Amino acid sequence: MIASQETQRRPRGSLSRQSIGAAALRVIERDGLDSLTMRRVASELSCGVMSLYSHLTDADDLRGVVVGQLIDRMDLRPCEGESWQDATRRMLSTYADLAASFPRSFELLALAGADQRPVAPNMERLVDLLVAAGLTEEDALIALSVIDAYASGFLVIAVRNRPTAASVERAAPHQHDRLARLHHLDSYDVGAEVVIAGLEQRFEGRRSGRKQ
Amino acid sequence: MIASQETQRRPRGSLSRQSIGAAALRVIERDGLDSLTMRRVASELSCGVMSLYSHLTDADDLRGVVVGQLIDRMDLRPCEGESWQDATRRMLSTYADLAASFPRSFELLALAGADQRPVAPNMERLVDLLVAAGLTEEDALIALSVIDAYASGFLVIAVRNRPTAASVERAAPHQHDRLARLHHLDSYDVGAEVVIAGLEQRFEGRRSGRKQ
DNA sequence: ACCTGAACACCGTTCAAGT
DNA sequence: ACCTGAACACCGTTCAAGT
Repeated sequence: MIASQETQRRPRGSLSRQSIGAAALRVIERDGLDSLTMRRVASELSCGVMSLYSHLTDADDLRGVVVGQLIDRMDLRPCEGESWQDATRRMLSTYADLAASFPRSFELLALAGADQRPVAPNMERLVDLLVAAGLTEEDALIALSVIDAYASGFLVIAVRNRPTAASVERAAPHQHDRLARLHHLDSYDVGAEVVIAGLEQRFEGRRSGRKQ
Repeated sequence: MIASQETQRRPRGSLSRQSIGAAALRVIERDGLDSLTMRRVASELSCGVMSLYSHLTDADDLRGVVVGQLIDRMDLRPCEGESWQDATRRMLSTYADLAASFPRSFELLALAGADQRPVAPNMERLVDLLVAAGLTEEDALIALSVIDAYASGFLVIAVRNRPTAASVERAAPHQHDRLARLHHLDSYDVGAEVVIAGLEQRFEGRRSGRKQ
Protein backbone atom coordinates (compact mmCIF):
# COMPACT_ATOMS: atom_id res chain seq x y z
CA MET A 1 0.00 0.00 0.00
CA ILE A 2 2.92 2.31 0.39
CA ALA A 3 4.30 1.79 -3.11
CA SER A 4 3.48 3.65 -6.34
CA GLN A 5 0.59 5.86 -5.25
CA GLU A 6 -2.22 5.16 -7.67
CA THR A 7 -4.02 8.51 -7.32
CA GLN A 8 -4.50 9.34 -10.98
CA ARG A 9 -3.51 12.88 -11.59
CA ARG A 10 -5.37 14.61 -14.36
CA PRO A 11 -3.15 15.52 -17.36
CA ARG A 12 -2.29 19.18 -17.44
CA GLY A 13 -4.23 20.51 -20.43
CA SER A 14 -7.37 18.45 -20.08
CA LEU A 15 -9.45 21.10 -18.30
CA SER A 16 -10.72 24.30 -19.96
CA ARG A 17 -13.64 26.69 -19.78
CA GLN A 18 -15.01 24.86 -22.81
CA SER A 19 -14.87 21.38 -21.29
CA ILE A 20 -16.14 22.65 -17.95
CA GLY A 21 -19.04 24.36 -19.71
CA ALA A 22 -20.00 21.20 -21.57
CA ALA A 23 -19.88 19.18 -18.35
CA ALA A 24 -21.95 21.82 -16.54
CA LEU A 25 -24.59 21.71 -19.27
CA ARG A 26 -24.78 17.91 -18.98
CA VAL A 27 -25.17 18.13 -15.21
CA ILE A 28 -28.02 20.65 -15.44
CA GLU A 29 -29.98 18.83 -18.11
CA ARG A 30 -29.56 15.52 -16.34
CA ASP A 31 -30.08 16.55 -12.69
CA GLY A 32 -31.64 20.03 -12.74
CA LEU A 33 -30.44 23.59 -12.29
CA ASP A 34 -30.10 23.26 -8.53
CA SER A 35 -27.51 20.56 -9.15
CA LEU A 36 -25.19 22.98 -10.91
CA THR A 37 -22.56 23.15 -8.18
CA MET A 38 -18.82 23.27 -8.25
CA ARG A 39 -18.65 19.90 -6.59
CA ARG A 40 -21.04 18.14 -8.99
CA VAL A 41 -19.27 19.53 -12.04
CA ALA A 42 -15.90 18.50 -10.62
CA SER A 43 -17.27 15.03 -10.02
CA GLU A 44 -18.66 14.93 -13.59
CA LEU A 45 -15.13 15.72 -14.80
CA SER A 46 -13.49 13.38 -12.27
CA CYS A 47 -11.31 16.19 -11.00
CA GLY A 48 -10.83 17.92 -7.67
CA VAL A 49 -13.20 20.77 -6.88
CA MET A 50 -10.39 23.26 -6.63
CA SER A 51 -9.15 22.44 -10.12
CA LEU A 52 -12.13 24.36 -11.47
CA TYR A 53 -10.80 27.52 -9.87
CA SER A 54 -7.86 27.47 -12.27
CA HIS A 55 -10.36 28.30 -15.03
CA LEU A 56 -13.26 30.01 -13.26
CA THR A 57 -13.35 32.86 -10.78
CA ASP A 58 -16.38 31.60 -8.83
CA ALA A 59 -19.76 29.88 -9.06
CA ASP A 60 -21.23 32.86 -10.90
CA ASP A 61 -18.59 32.45 -13.55
CA LEU A 62 -19.63 28.80 -13.84
CA ARG A 63 -23.15 29.92 -14.74
CA GLY A 64 -21.63 32.37 -17.22
CA VAL A 65 -19.78 29.55 -18.94
CA VAL A 66 -23.08 27.71 -19.36
CA VAL A 67 -24.60 30.83 -20.92
CA GLY A 68 -21.73 30.82 -23.41
CA GLN A 69 -22.41 27.19 -24.26
CA LEU A 70 -26.06 27.99 -24.98
CA ILE A 71 -25.22 30.94 -27.19
CA ASP A 72 -22.78 28.76 -29.12
CA ARG A 73 -25.57 26.25 -29.73
CA MET A 74 -27.98 28.89 -31.05
CA ASP A 75 -27.26 29.36 -34.73
CA LEU A 76 -28.90 32.33 -36.34
CA ARG A 77 -27.12 33.14 -39.55
CA PRO A 78 -28.07 36.31 -41.42
CA CYS A 79 -30.40 35.59 -44.32
CA GLU A 80 -30.43 37.71 -47.45
CA GLY A 81 -33.49 39.63 -48.55
CA GLU A 82 -35.55 38.82 -45.48
CA SER A 83 -38.20 41.18 -44.10
CA TRP A 84 -37.73 42.32 -40.50
CA GLN A 85 -40.95 40.49 -39.71
CA ASP A 86 -39.53 37.20 -40.94
CA ALA A 87 -36.20 37.89 -39.23
CA THR A 88 -38.16 38.39 -36.01
CA ARG A 89 -40.09 35.15 -36.52
CA ARG A 90 -36.84 33.33 -37.10
CA MET A 91 -35.28 34.79 -33.94
CA LEU A 92 -38.31 33.86 -31.88
CA SER A 93 -38.46 30.28 -33.12
CA THR A 94 -34.71 29.79 -32.75
CA TYR A 95 -35.06 30.94 -29.14
CA ALA A 96 -37.95 28.54 -28.57
CA ASP A 97 -35.98 25.67 -30.09
CA LEU A 98 -33.15 26.38 -27.69
CA ALA A 99 -35.55 26.37 -24.74
CA ALA A 100 -36.91 23.02 -25.91
CA SER A 101 -33.43 21.54 -26.36
CA PHE A 102 -32.05 22.79 -23.04
CA PRO A 103 -35.10 23.32 -20.86
CA ARG A 104 -33.31 23.31 -17.54
CA SER A 105 -30.40 25.55 -18.57
CA PHE A 106 -32.41 27.95 -20.68
CA GLU A 107 -33.24 30.43 -17.96
CA LEU A 108 -29.58 31.07 -17.30
CA LEU A 109 -29.41 32.58 -20.79
CA ALA A 110 -32.85 34.16 -20.85
CA LEU A 111 -32.43 36.02 -17.57
CA ALA A 112 -28.70 36.64 -17.84
CA GLY A 113 -27.53 40.10 -16.97
CA ALA A 114 -26.19 42.13 -19.89
CA ASP A 115 -22.95 42.18 -17.91
CA GLN A 116 -22.46 38.45 -18.44
CA ARG A 117 -19.60 38.31 -20.87
CA PRO A 118 -21.06 36.44 -23.86
CA VAL A 119 -24.49 38.09 -23.84
CA ALA A 120 -23.74 41.56 -25.17
CA PRO A 121 -22.02 40.47 -28.41
CA ASN A 122 -24.94 38.16 -29.13
CA MET A 123 -27.41 41.01 -28.67
CA GLU A 124 -25.36 43.15 -31.03
CA ARG A 125 -25.66 40.41 -33.65
CA LEU A 126 -29.43 40.41 -33.28
CA VAL A 127 -29.61 44.18 -33.66
CA ASP A 128 -27.48 43.93 -36.80
CA LEU A 129 -29.77 41.23 -38.16
CA LEU A 130 -32.79 43.51 -37.83
CA VAL A 131 -30.93 46.47 -39.31
CA ALA A 132 -29.90 44.29 -42.25
CA ALA A 133 -33.59 43.50 -42.71
CA GLY A 134 -34.34 47.20 -43.16
CA LEU A 135 -35.08 48.67 -39.72
CA THR A 136 -33.34 51.79 -38.48
CA GLU A 137 -31.08 51.16 -35.52
CA GLU A 138 -33.55 53.00 -33.31
CA ASP A 139 -36.41 50.77 -34.43
CA ALA A 140 -34.27 47.64 -34.21
CA LEU A 141 -33.52 48.41 -30.55
CA ILE A 142 -37.19 48.92 -29.80
CA ALA A 143 -38.14 45.72 -31.59
CA LEU A 144 -35.44 43.71 -29.85
CA SER A 145 -36.41 45.04 -26.45
CA VAL A 146 -40.01 43.90 -26.85
CA ILE A 147 -39.15 40.62 -28.55
CA ASP A 148 -36.54 39.67 -25.98
CA ALA A 149 -38.77 40.51 -23.04
CA TYR A 150 -41.74 38.63 -24.49
CA ALA A 151 -39.79 35.53 -25.52
CA SER A 152 -37.72 35.36 -22.34
CA GLY A 153 -40.76 35.77 -20.12
CA PHE A 154 -42.90 33.32 -22.03
CA LEU A 155 -40.29 30.62 -22.43
CA VAL A 156 -38.89 30.74 -18.89
CA ILE A 157 -42.38 30.43 -17.43
CA ALA A 158 -43.29 27.68 -19.93
CA VAL A 159 -40.13 25.74 -19.19
CA ARG A 160 -40.56 26.04 -15.43
CA ASN A 161 -44.14 24.76 -15.65
CA ARG A 162 -43.23 22.07 -18.14
CA PRO A 163 -45.08 18.90 -17.19
CA THR A 164 -42.88 16.36 -15.44
CA ALA A 165 -43.48 12.64 -15.51
CA ALA A 166 -44.75 12.92 -11.92
CA SER A 167 -47.18 15.78 -12.59
CA VAL A 168 -48.63 14.04 -15.65
CA GLU A 169 -49.21 10.97 -13.50
CA ARG A 170 -51.15 12.80 -10.82
CA ALA A 171 -53.15 15.11 -13.13
CA ALA A 172 -56.83 14.35 -13.45
CA PRO A 173 -57.59 13.18 -17.00
CA HIS A 174 -60.17 15.89 -17.72
CA GLN A 175 -58.67 18.74 -15.76
CA HIS A 176 -60.15 21.62 -17.75
CA ASP A 177 -58.17 24.40 -16.08
CA ARG A 178 -58.49 27.44 -18.32
CA LEU A 179 -55.20 28.77 -17.02
CA ALA A 180 -53.28 25.66 -18.04
CA ARG A 181 -53.52 26.68 -21.68
CA LEU A 182 -52.10 30.08 -20.89
CA HIS A 183 -48.43 29.30 -21.28
CA HIS A 184 -48.41 26.49 -23.75
CA LEU A 185 -46.43 26.55 -26.89
CA ASP A 186 -49.38 27.18 -29.20
CA SER A 187 -49.92 30.53 -27.55
CA TYR A 188 -46.24 31.36 -28.05
CA ASP A 189 -46.84 31.84 -31.77
CA VAL A 190 -50.04 33.75 -31.15
CA GLY A 191 -48.18 36.17 -28.92
CA ALA A 192 -45.36 36.43 -31.43
CA GLU A 193 -47.78 37.59 -34.10
CA VAL A 194 -49.37 40.06 -31.68
CA VAL A 195 -45.97 41.58 -30.95
CA ILE A 196 -45.05 41.74 -34.64
CA ALA A 197 -48.39 43.37 -35.51
CA GLY A 198 -47.87 45.94 -32.77
CA LEU A 199 -44.38 46.74 -34.04
CA GLU A 200 -45.63 47.03 -37.63
CA GLN A 201 -48.23 49.52 -36.56
CA ARG A 202 -45.70 51.54 -34.57
CA PHE A 203 -43.16 51.69 -37.36
CA GLU A 204 -45.71 52.40 -40.10
CA GLY A 205 -47.50 54.93 -37.94
CA ARG A 206 -44.25 56.81 -37.48
CA ARG A 207 -43.38 56.64 -41.19
CA SER A 208 -46.74 58.16 -42.18
CA GLY A 209 -46.04 61.09 -39.90
CA ARG A 210 -48.36 60.39 -37.00
CA LYS A 211 -47.23 61.31 -33.53
CA GLN A 212 -46.09 58.76 -30.86
CA MET B 1 -25.45 29.14 36.19
CA ILE B 2 -27.57 26.15 37.00
CA ALA B 3 -30.58 28.10 38.19
CA SER B 4 -33.54 29.43 36.20
CA GLN B 5 -32.44 28.67 32.66
CA GLU B 6 -32.66 31.96 30.76
CA THR B 7 -33.20 30.48 27.29
CA GLN B 8 -36.22 32.51 26.23
CA ARG B 9 -38.78 30.24 24.74
CA ARG B 10 -40.91 31.80 22.07
CA PRO B 11 -44.62 32.11 23.04
CA ARG B 12 -46.74 29.54 21.34
CA GLY B 13 -48.83 31.53 18.86
CA SER B 14 -46.21 34.05 17.77
CA LEU B 15 -45.17 32.26 14.57
CA SER B 16 -47.36 31.95 11.47
CA ARG B 17 -47.06 31.72 7.70
CA GLN B 18 -47.93 35.42 7.67
CA SER B 19 -45.20 36.54 10.07
CA ILE B 20 -42.66 34.20 8.46
CA GLY B 21 -43.53 35.63 5.04
CA ALA B 22 -43.08 39.20 6.24
CA ALA B 23 -39.72 38.33 7.77
CA ALA B 24 -38.65 36.52 4.60
CA LEU B 25 -39.54 39.57 2.51
CA ARG B 26 -37.46 41.80 4.80
CA VAL B 27 -34.49 39.44 4.55
CA ILE B 28 -34.60 39.34 0.74
CA GLU B 29 -34.94 43.09 0.26
CA ARG B 30 -32.20 43.79 2.79
CA ASP B 31 -29.69 41.06 1.91
CA GLY B 32 -30.66 39.69 -1.51
CA LEU B 33 -32.49 36.68 -2.84
CA ASP B 34 -29.59 34.32 -2.16
CA SER B 35 -29.96 35.15 1.52
CA LEU B 36 -33.46 33.71 1.66
CA THR B 37 -32.59 30.65 3.71
CA MET B 38 -34.36 28.87 6.50
CA ARG B 39 -31.58 29.79 8.87
CA ARG B 40 -31.56 33.51 8.04
CA VAL B 41 -35.32 33.80 8.36
CA ALA B 42 -35.22 31.95 11.67
CA SER B 43 -32.53 34.33 12.87
CA GLU B 44 -34.62 37.31 11.68
CA LEU B 45 -37.46 35.99 13.83
CA SER B 46 -35.16 35.01 16.70
CA CYS B 47 -36.43 31.47 16.66
CA GLY B 48 -34.92 28.07 16.09
CA VAL B 49 -34.59 26.91 12.50
CA MET B 50 -36.79 23.92 13.09
CA SER B 51 -39.64 26.06 14.39
CA LEU B 52 -40.26 27.13 10.80
CA TYR B 53 -41.09 23.56 9.88
CA SER B 54 -44.19 23.76 12.04
CA HIS B 55 -45.60 26.18 9.46
CA LEU B 56 -43.76 25.36 6.23
CA THR B 57 -43.16 22.08 4.47
CA ASP B 58 -39.76 23.00 3.04
CA ALA B 59 -37.64 25.77 1.52
CA ASP B 60 -39.78 25.81 -1.60
CA ASP B 61 -42.79 26.54 0.54
CA LEU B 62 -40.86 29.44 2.07
CA ARG B 63 -40.54 30.97 -1.39
CA GLY B 64 -44.25 30.33 -1.91
CA VAL B 65 -45.05 32.29 1.20
CA VAL B 66 -43.07 35.23 -0.17
CA VAL B 67 -45.05 35.04 -3.42
CA GLY B 68 -48.22 35.29 -1.33
CA GLN B 69 -46.85 38.37 0.43
CA LEU B 70 -46.19 40.05 -2.92
CA ILE B 71 -49.65 39.25 -4.28
CA ASP B 72 -51.17 40.69 -1.10
CA ARG B 73 -49.25 43.90 -1.67
CA MET B 74 -50.43 44.26 -5.28
CA ASP B 75 -53.78 46.01 -5.20
CA LEU B 76 -55.68 45.97 -8.44
CA ARG B 77 -59.29 46.68 -7.76
CA PRO B 78 -61.79 46.41 -10.61
CA CYS B 79 -62.65 49.79 -12.07
CA GLU B 80 -66.04 50.52 -13.61
CA GLY B 81 -66.42 51.48 -17.24
CA GLU B 82 -62.78 50.99 -18.14
CA SER B 83 -61.67 49.91 -21.60
CA TRP B 84 -59.65 46.69 -21.80
CA GLN B 85 -56.77 48.82 -23.07
CA ASP B 86 -56.82 50.94 -19.92
CA ALA B 87 -57.28 47.88 -17.73
CA THR B 88 -54.19 46.42 -19.40
CA ARG B 89 -52.20 49.61 -18.83
CA ARG B 90 -53.24 49.58 -15.19
CA MET B 91 -52.18 45.96 -14.79
CA LEU B 92 -48.83 46.61 -16.42
CA SER B 93 -48.05 49.65 -14.32
CA THR B 94 -49.16 47.97 -11.09
CA TYR B 95 -46.81 45.12 -11.92
CA ALA B 96 -43.98 47.56 -12.58
CA ASP B 97 -44.66 49.37 -9.31
CA LEU B 98 -44.40 46.08 -7.47
CA ALA B 99 -41.08 45.33 -9.16
CA ALA B 100 -39.81 48.75 -8.13
CA SER B 101 -40.97 48.32 -4.53
CA PHE B 102 -39.64 44.78 -4.10
CA PRO B 103 -36.88 44.48 -6.68
CA ARG B 104 -35.11 41.52 -5.13
CA SER B 105 -38.23 39.47 -4.38
CA PHE B 106 -40.08 40.29 -7.56
CA GLU B 107 -38.79 37.43 -9.65
CA LEU B 108 -40.20 34.90 -7.21
CA LEU B 109 -43.65 36.12 -8.21
CA ALA B 110 -42.92 36.82 -11.87
CA LEU B 111 -41.46 33.39 -12.57
CA ALA B 112 -43.57 31.42 -10.12
CA GLY B 113 -45.04 28.22 -11.41
CA ALA B 114 -48.81 28.19 -11.81
CA ASP B 115 -48.73 25.41 -9.24
CA GLN B 116 -47.62 27.80 -6.50
CA ARG B 117 -50.70 28.06 -4.36
CA PRO B 118 -51.46 31.82 -4.42
CA VAL B 119 -50.71 32.42 -8.11
CA ALA B 120 -53.69 30.80 -9.83
CA PRO B 121 -56.42 32.74 -7.97
CA ASN B 122 -54.60 35.96 -8.78
CA MET B 123 -54.49 35.08 -12.47
CA GLU B 124 -58.21 34.32 -12.37
CA ARG B 125 -58.80 37.80 -10.98
CA LEU B 126 -56.87 39.34 -13.86
CA VAL B 127 -58.85 37.36 -16.43
CA ASP B 128 -62.07 38.53 -14.78
CA LEU B 129 -60.85 42.11 -14.87
CA LEU B 130 -60.34 41.93 -18.65
CA VAL B 131 -63.67 40.20 -19.17
CA ALA B 132 -65.36 42.93 -17.14
CA ALA B 133 -63.72 45.44 -19.47
CA GLY B 134 -65.46 43.84 -22.44
CA LEU B 135 -63.20 41.08 -23.77
CA THR B 136 -64.47 37.58 -24.38
CA GLU B 137 -62.89 34.99 -22.10
CA GLU B 138 -60.99 33.61 -25.08
CA ASP B 139 -59.54 37.03 -25.89
CA ALA B 140 -58.85 37.78 -22.24
CA LEU B 141 -56.73 34.63 -21.98
CA ILE B 142 -54.78 35.56 -25.09
CA ALA B 143 -54.24 39.10 -23.85
CA LEU B 144 -53.15 37.95 -20.41
CA SER B 145 -50.72 35.42 -21.86
CA VAL B 146 -48.92 38.06 -23.91
CA ILE B 147 -49.08 40.74 -21.23
CA ASP B 148 -47.81 38.46 -18.50
CA ALA B 149 -44.95 37.10 -20.60
CA TYR B 150 -43.88 40.57 -21.74
CA ALA B 151 -44.09 42.20 -18.31
CA SER B 152 -42.48 39.30 -16.46
CA GLY B 153 -39.62 39.05 -18.94
CA PHE B 154 -38.99 42.77 -19.11
CA LEU B 155 -39.20 43.46 -15.39
CA VAL B 156 -37.17 40.48 -14.23
CA ILE B 157 -34.36 41.36 -16.63
CA ALA B 158 -34.58 45.05 -15.70
CA VAL B 159 -34.51 44.30 -11.99
CA ARG B 160 -31.57 41.91 -12.34
CA ASN B 161 -29.59 44.49 -14.27
CA ARG B 162 -30.65 47.28 -11.98
CA PRO B 163 -27.63 49.51 -11.33
CA THR B 164 -26.07 48.90 -7.95
CA ALA B 165 -24.15 51.51 -6.02
CA ALA B 166 -20.96 49.67 -7.00
CA SER B 167 -21.73 49.49 -10.72
CA VAL B 168 -22.66 53.19 -10.91
CA GLU B 169 -19.33 53.98 -9.25
CA ARG B 170 -17.25 52.04 -11.76
CA ALA B 171 -19.21 53.01 -14.89
CA ALA B 172 -17.49 55.44 -17.23
CA PRO B 173 -19.39 58.74 -17.25
CA HIS B 174 -20.02 58.77 -21.00
CA GLN B 175 -20.46 55.07 -21.60
CA HIS B 176 -22.77 55.27 -24.62
CA ASP B 177 -23.59 51.59 -24.81
CA ARG B 178 -26.58 51.32 -27.09
CA LEU B 179 -27.63 48.11 -25.38
CA ALA B 180 -27.81 49.75 -21.98
CA ARG B 181 -30.97 51.57 -22.97
CA LEU B 182 -32.60 48.33 -24.02
CA HIS B 183 -34.11 47.33 -20.73
CA HIS B 184 -34.70 50.63 -19.02
CA LEU B 185 -38.03 51.65 -17.72
CA ASP B 186 -38.78 54.13 -20.50
CA SER B 187 -38.86 51.27 -22.98
CA TYR B 188 -41.25 49.40 -20.71
CA ASP B 189 -44.05 51.77 -21.67
CA VAL B 190 -43.06 51.69 -25.32
CA GLY B 191 -43.29 47.91 -25.33
CA ALA B 192 -46.57 48.04 -23.44
CA GLU B 193 -48.13 50.18 -26.17
CA VAL B 194 -46.72 47.87 -28.85
CA VAL B 195 -48.36 44.88 -27.19
CA ILE B 196 -51.68 46.72 -26.76
CA ALA B 197 -51.63 47.85 -30.41
CA GLY B 198 -50.95 44.28 -31.50
CA LEU B 199 -53.84 42.98 -29.41
CA GLU B 200 -56.19 45.69 -30.73
CA GLN B 201 -55.39 44.69 -34.26
CA ARG B 202 -55.92 41.01 -33.54
CA PHE B 203 -59.25 41.53 -31.78
CA GLU B 204 -60.57 44.06 -34.32
CA GLY B 205 -59.35 41.94 -37.22
CA ARG B 206 -61.32 39.01 -35.89
CA ARG B 207 -64.42 41.10 -35.25
CA SER B 208 -64.49 42.40 -38.84
CA GLY B 209 -64.48 38.83 -40.09
CA ARG B 210 -60.88 38.41 -41.24
CA LYS B 211 -59.24 35.05 -40.76
CA GLN B 212 -56.50 34.23 -38.17
C1' DA C 1 0.59 27.47 -14.68
C1' DC C 2 -2.26 24.04 -13.37
C1' DC C 3 -3.99 20.59 -10.19
C1' DT C 4 -5.09 19.02 -5.39
C1' DG C 5 -6.93 17.98 -0.19
C1' DA C 6 -8.02 19.81 4.24
C1' DA C 7 -10.50 23.12 6.65
C1' DC C 8 -14.11 26.63 7.53
C1' DA C 9 -18.40 28.77 7.43
C1' DC C 10 -22.43 28.11 5.47
C1' DC C 11 -26.93 25.37 3.79
C1' DG C 12 -31.66 22.05 4.14
C1' DT C 13 -33.65 18.51 6.53
C1' DT C 14 -34.23 14.22 9.75
C1' DC C 15 -34.64 12.76 14.29
C1' DA C 16 -35.53 12.63 18.94
C1' DA C 17 -37.02 15.34 22.51
C1' DG C 18 -38.96 18.98 25.25
C1' DT C 19 -43.69 21.86 26.59
C1' DA D 1 -49.77 21.37 18.45
C1' DC D 2 -45.91 23.97 18.50
C1' DC D 3 -41.09 24.85 19.53
C1' DT D 4 -36.19 23.27 19.92
C1' DG D 5 -30.90 21.47 19.43
C1' DA D 6 -27.88 18.01 17.67
C1' DA D 7 -26.47 15.60 13.77
C1' DC D 8 -25.87 14.58 8.82
C1' DA D 9 -25.03 15.33 4.14
C1' DC D 10 -24.50 18.87 1.36
C1' DC D 11 -22.55 23.74 -0.42
C1' DG D 12 -18.65 27.72 -1.95
C1' DT D 13 -14.29 29.29 -1.10
C1' DT D 14 -9.57 30.16 1.34
C1' DC D 15 -5.21 28.36 2.19
C1' DA D 16 -1.17 25.88 1.83
C1' DA D 17 0.96 22.64 -0.87
C1' DG D 18 2.22 19.55 -4.52
C1' DT D 19 4.00 19.11 -9.93
